[in-house]
Amino acid sequence: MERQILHVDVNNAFLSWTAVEMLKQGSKIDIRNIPAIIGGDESKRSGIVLAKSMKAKECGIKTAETIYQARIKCPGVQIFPSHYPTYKKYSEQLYHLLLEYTDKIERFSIDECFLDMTQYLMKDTLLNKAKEINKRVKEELGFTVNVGVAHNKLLAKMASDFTKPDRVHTLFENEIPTKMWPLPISELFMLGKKTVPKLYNMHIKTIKDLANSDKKILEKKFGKHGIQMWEYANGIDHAEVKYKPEKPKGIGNSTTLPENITQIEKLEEILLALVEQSTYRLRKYELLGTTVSVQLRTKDFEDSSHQGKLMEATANTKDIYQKAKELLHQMYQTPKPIRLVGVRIDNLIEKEEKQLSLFQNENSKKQEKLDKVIDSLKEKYGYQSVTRAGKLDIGNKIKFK
DNA sequence: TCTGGGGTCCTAGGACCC
DNA sequence: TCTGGGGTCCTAGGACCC
Repeated sequence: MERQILHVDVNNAFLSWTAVEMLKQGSKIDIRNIPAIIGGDESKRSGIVLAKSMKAKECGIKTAETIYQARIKCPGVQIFPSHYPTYKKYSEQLYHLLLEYTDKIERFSIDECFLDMTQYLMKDTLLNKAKEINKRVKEELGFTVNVGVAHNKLLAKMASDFTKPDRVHTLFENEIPTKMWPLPISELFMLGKKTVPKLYNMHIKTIKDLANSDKKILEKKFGKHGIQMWEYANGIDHAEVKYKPEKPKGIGNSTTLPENITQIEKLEEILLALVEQSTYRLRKYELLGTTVSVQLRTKDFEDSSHQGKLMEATANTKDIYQKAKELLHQMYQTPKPIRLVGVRIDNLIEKEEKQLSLFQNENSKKQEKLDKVIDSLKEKYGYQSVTRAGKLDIGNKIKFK
């Protein structure tokens, strides 16, 4: 049976949501109508553009470029800080409105959802539902969305990306040659800045070129990715709408340091703060991890990582920090200026799984109790209240979510 | 280059085993 | 020793997404 899929994409999400929030608080200006961006904090060396208004886009400002560059392109551009709780709030509002149409919703990111409408179309057409969603979100929530209408996720996502803002586009199989094939390959989902130049060298410039090229040759050159890009170019995608929230496969935190660090003692302090954040989230999910990895980025943007396995799965701050510290020392033999430190925990299992199969030793039980107490303090008084890295100057400058 | 942070998935190469 | 072949697991790094 043919599937009926919608992709709902909030237009300039972070900026629109900030605009709606400001208006609600009595602001006289709507930042959607002026050259404006949402940006990181330049003093913390995270000054990149996270979202832009249409007027800012007209100046040539692009997402992910530096605020410095944005200012050169558009000297009068207004810059607003990002505020995750606000985005979360509006994302929830959108999700709840969409739930009135189907419970088969995949939250692809904070501002994008896929809806599987296959079983929910009695009399109405998919297109009419899309138009209704588009209208209702604007009227009831105060921001606009693009809605892509298609028979699979890839085509729905491509459709929602066509022209913006506040539009509904269809991309059915018979429309592929006219609506999708003329586009440059850079527009195809999953083709990024590394692959596009390689395809250009093969004289593949449009999605049509890619669709008509030899699948075998693509496979030889790009492996699995080659097959996938050929299928996408031909509008083939069998992926399901994953509407059941999945537990994460890995949890990590990283931070760009306000200034480069060369002293390993200071790197250890940062690492501990990051481990605390990550294990706190791990425990909230009731997950345990076995693989710990540490990531470093030098001042010259050279990335490196090291990983190692723990004897048994855990979410204890102490055990994971111990491993992380060991890895840090392994990879930091000769001092060099470090710009970013990160930690990740992978190979996650359910806490219950381990409790059923093994009994814990006394020491790890004690650690677990300690972490529990700290976690409950964090819940009560906020994250910053109990951070062991707070002692150092540099530690105070790291931002916590 | 004044270049974020959180993810997922894939791959190449090495170790090890039979 | 003119040194197999396949499978699995692990690690480091890379590509991509929002």
